[in-house]
Amino acid sequence: MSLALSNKRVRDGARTRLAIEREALRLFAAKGVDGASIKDISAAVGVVDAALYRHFASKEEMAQAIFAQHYGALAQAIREIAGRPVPFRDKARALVALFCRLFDEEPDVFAFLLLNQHAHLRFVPKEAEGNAVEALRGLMREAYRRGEITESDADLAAAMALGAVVQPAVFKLYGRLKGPLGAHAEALTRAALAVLRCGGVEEDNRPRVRAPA
Amino acid sequence: MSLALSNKRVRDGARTRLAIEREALRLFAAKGVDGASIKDISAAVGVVDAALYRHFASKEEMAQAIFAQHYGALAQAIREIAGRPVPFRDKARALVALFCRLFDEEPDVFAFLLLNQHAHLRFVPKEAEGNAVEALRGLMREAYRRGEITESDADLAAAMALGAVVQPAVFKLYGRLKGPLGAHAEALTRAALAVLRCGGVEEDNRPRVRAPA
DNA sequence: TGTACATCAGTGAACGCGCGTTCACTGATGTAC
DNA sequence: TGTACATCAGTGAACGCGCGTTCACTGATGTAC
Repeated sequence: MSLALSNKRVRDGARTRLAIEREALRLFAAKGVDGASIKDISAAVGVVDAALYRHFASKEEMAQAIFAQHYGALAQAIREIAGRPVPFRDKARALVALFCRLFDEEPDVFAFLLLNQHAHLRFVPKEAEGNAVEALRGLMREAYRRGEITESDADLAAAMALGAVVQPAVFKLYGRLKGPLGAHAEALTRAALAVLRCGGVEEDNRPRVRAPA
Repeated sequence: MSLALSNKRVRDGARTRLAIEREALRLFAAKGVDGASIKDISAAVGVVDAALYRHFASKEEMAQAIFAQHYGALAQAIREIAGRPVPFRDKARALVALFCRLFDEEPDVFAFLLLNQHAHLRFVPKEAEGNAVEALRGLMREAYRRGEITESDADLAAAMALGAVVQPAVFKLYGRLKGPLGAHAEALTRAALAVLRCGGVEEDNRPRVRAPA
């Protein structure tokens, strides 16, 4: 009967693959790649475990594909912002906004990228293409060259600014901070700029006089 | 023969336990708790796998004991600094120095605590006793109350400052930063204070005037 | 000092379990003529 | 439009492996008398 076809679309390969990617991401984020088994994932999708191998060659390949997909998208978004013809301060604000949006709208993606960065990052090219951290570092170097920030060590600068923004997200992930991360976007931007010693930040951009003796 | 006793001290329980803790820490830091097997650890120690159960009830208990030991020591060191009768800025400098020393002298301890904070932190009390992050947070709140820092949200402040210091260490762990972390102690302290909007930091501690219209 | 016994810290073999993966299979869907 | 065949996406059973853990055992060390 054709009715069965309309209320239950069976054997739609593309749809199944998307479901696998979605459930695997969720479980990997919650329990880690090692902690989430092939059986966990297939059960969440609603197929038998062996069916996953119709879509991925191995569990490792699956994790890597999902990582590359989201990490690549993030890197591209960062590079898009980095390429804008605006002052560094505006780029920083946009980056923080991007980051908050990612976190608030797709916490699983964030958690997965965060937890698995070390396991998978050796497979992504060190060059700026596709590498989010490298893109950030390039941004810092450029800003320093233009005199927009004062922190001279680009690697150190990238690490400190990144940490000031990422760590609050980690705290939120573990219930230490309330509300959406976006609610703190201003404070985070201010912190990142302060770390980089980017002049003219917020209300602090007033001229100074020598301290009286 | 008594000679055998002198050049190979066998069956010294306390010594074996220390060796287990040392090798387990090293392997847990390098491969993660899941990634390092009981066989890996026992082989590194030089005993058979079953011998580990003479010293720990289970692998999980072993990981937890090692975590608690080092995390507790860190928390106590933080509380000692927090209790000093000095300005916040000096405490911050001491904390960064403590952190750099830990990282440079015992990278395994740092990596292990960092990687396993989420897995084990739910077993440590939320109160400041023994909880390093909670101790940091209390320190922030106190500094804000005294007007030493301007960032009002203690949780957010702790997260941002912690991140600005920890992330460079993570970068160093993965080869992104060269030299000892202690070489960056000044920059890290400056960053942490800047994030917290702690007045009187470095060359920025000059009085301000209103911007001209 | 010598003897009897308890305890400690190791061994080696075995266990059950869950894991990722393979395989022959089935039946639905797509394609060529 | 109907038929023949290839491909795709699923099933269910089985696999080998490494894992944490248990157990009976052994022999060295510590203790009581």
